[in-house]
Amino acid sequence: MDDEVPPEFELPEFDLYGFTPYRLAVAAKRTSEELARLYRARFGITIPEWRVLVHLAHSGKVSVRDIEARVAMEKYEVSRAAKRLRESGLIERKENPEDRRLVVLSLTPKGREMMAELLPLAKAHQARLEARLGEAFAELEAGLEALLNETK
Amino acid sequence: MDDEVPPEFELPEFDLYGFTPYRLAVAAKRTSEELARLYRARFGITIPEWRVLVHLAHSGKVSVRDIEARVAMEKYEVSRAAKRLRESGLIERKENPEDRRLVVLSLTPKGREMMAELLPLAKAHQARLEARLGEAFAELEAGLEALLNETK
DNA sequence: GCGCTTTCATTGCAGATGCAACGAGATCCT
DNA sequence: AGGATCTCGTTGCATCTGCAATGAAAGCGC
Repeated sequence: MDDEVPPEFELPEFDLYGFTPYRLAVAAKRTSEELARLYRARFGITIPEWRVLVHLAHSGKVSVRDIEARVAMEKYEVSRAAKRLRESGLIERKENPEDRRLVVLSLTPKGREMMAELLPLAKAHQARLEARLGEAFAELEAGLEALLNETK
Repeated sequence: MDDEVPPEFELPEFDLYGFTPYRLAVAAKRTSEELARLYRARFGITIPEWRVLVHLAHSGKVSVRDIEARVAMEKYEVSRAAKRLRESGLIERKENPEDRRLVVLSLTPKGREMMAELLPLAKAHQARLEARLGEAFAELEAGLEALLNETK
């Protein structure tokens, strides 16, 4: 008679370390944290704020909506990041006269100054990462490219 | 005279979409969200809870400390996830008689039952992801492997 | 054996986050 | 024109999160 089999037998093997969503989450957390420390320690900004700033540095004058669509943030995240950045004097907000629902966000001179210092550091970080990964870097990027296109 | 140069000139080009930490964050968010919907809709659990459950399914009886070390969570995350899982009747907690600071977490029959249903779904999800990415999947994994070893 | 330090798990608190609702303004439709 | 609908940005609220502090137990040194 073989009833009372230990229930362990019913569970399939599953290796969390080989589970791609898990691996991605860990990888993202590690690289982001490294960077977040830099941003915060040196400039007192968070990652959502960083994303908004980068987009403004690149695109000049934009609305919350523009940023939302382009930097993978929800509009309320953009809105709150922008609020903090305004309070710090790094960006300013005007009203768009052509469509008064829209805001026009742009860097202040102070914000521009900070980005002039921060962007080279971010570039250096990217270069270090590429150097550290060597050959594997190109593979990682190719894989990410496929994944990002696929899940878009 | 060339003072009053527009300040735009001072900012280096920077492409957020080519910035690896950003790409990783977006990729992780997308894949996790896909999965989180499954977990939540079907079983009412969150990702931290899922991680704890997987570890318990794999390792039998373990402490918070064990889990913390192995599934990239802080101990308070584990502790709170375990609390919710206990309240749902999916895991149980005993005291370790050999070291009474330690807890012994394990799946209840109900939890075991749920995992017997959930693990195959997770495997299927992984298989789908591999299929969708095709060639690029191996590259992604090779790149992640290097990154995870490098930043460990 | 007895204080001192370390380890383990939990939790209070403050700040962050996500959802849904809101108000203001634009657009559409007849 | 003007009511219904849609878009944009913000915010109230409940929940979640991360940090640091706590309490309980073990280990360590003398």
